Amino acid sequence: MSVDAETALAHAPPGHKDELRLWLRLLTCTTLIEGEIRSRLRRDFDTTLPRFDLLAALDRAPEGLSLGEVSRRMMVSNGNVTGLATRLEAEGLIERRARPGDRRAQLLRLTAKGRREFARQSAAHEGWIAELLAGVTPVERGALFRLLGHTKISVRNALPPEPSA
Amino acid sequence: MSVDAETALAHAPPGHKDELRLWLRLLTCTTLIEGEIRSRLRRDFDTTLPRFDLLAALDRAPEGLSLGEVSRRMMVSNGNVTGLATRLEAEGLIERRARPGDRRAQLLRLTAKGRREFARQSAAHEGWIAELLAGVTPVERGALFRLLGHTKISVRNALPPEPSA
DNA sequence: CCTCATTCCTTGAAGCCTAAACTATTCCAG
DNA sequence: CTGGAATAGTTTAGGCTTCAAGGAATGAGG
Repeated sequence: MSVDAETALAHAPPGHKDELRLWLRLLTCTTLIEGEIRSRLRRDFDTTLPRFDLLAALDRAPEGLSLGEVSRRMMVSNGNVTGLATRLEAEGLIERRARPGDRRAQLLRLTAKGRREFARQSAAHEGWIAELLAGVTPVERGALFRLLGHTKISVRNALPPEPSA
Repeated sequence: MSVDAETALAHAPPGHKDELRLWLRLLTCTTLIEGEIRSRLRRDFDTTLPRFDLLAALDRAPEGLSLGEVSRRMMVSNGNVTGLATRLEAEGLIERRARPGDRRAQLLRLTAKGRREFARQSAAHEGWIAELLAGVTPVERGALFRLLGHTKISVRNALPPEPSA
C-alpha cells in the first residue's frame, strides 16, 4: 500500500498520540486504585466492589430505589442489577419491596443489617482512598478535580444522547 | 474550635471527603470513556476491549510475549490470559509457539491476520479517543497528564510492594 | 373496552475476571 | 544426582457484565 515505512508512520496518526497517552494514563490510575479497593474489600469484608456500590447507592436514597434507578446510577445494565440485588437480598443486606400503585416496579432498600454493614465498609473505604491519594497535594487534587470535570463534559458531549434523562 | 455546624462538618470525617470526590470523578470519567470504547469495538469490529488490549500488547512486542508477561502488562490474572489467548488463537489472530529451551513457557505472537486486524482497530480506536477528548484543550491535557503521573506514583507508593518487578 | 407502545424487570447465552488448587518444568543447593 | 523451591500455565468455582429476547403491568388513544 504505502511507499515506505516513514510515510506510513507519518500519515497514519494525524497527531492523536497525545490523547491516547492521556487516556492510557487515566486508565492506569483508575485500574490501580480500583484493583486495590477490590482486593481490600475482599480481604477485610469478604465482599466485592459492585456489591459495595449498590449498597452505597441505596444508602444515599433512604426512600429506596427501583432497580432501574440503580441501574442508571451505577451505569450498568438492568439485567446486571437483578442478579446483584438477588445476592444481596439473600445475604439479608437489602430488601425488595413492592411499590404501591405499580406492580411492575419494586423498591430496593437497605435493611438494618445492611445499613450497619455499609457504615463499616464505607468508613474503611474512605480511609483507603485517602491513603492511596495521600501523595497528591490538596492543590493538585483541586486542579485534578476541575480538569476531570472538563474531561467529563467533553466525553458527555461526544456521546450519543441518552433516551431521556 | 467552636461548637457549631461548621465544626461538626469539619471533624465528623477526618477530611477525606475531598479525596473521595476526586476518586469518584476519576472513576466516572474512566467508566464513561471505557464504556463508549467497548460499545464501539463491539459495533464496528465485533470484538471486546480485553481482546483489543491483548492484541495491542503483542503489537508492541514483535518478538512475542509469554502469557505471564502479557498478564503483568495487562494487569490481569494469569488464568484470565489463558482463556483470552485461547479465544484469539481460535479466531486466527494470534499463535502460540513453544519457547526454545523452556518447555513450560510459550510465546504469543500476532499472526499476519492479527496484525492486519489490529491495525484497523487501532486506527479507529485512536480516533475515538481523540474525539472523546476533543473538548479538553492541549494545555489542559498536558496538565492532566502530569497530575495523573503524580497520582500514579502516589498510589504505587501506597501499594504493597510487588514480588519482583 | 381494546390495542398497542412503553416501562420495569427477569432470563439465558456468552464472555470476562479472580483466587486457589493443580500439573509440568526448571533451577538450585547440597 | 536429587529433593525441594520457584516458575509457567491450566483448570475450576463463583461472581460480574452485557446484549438480546421475553413476560408482566401500565397508560394513552380510539
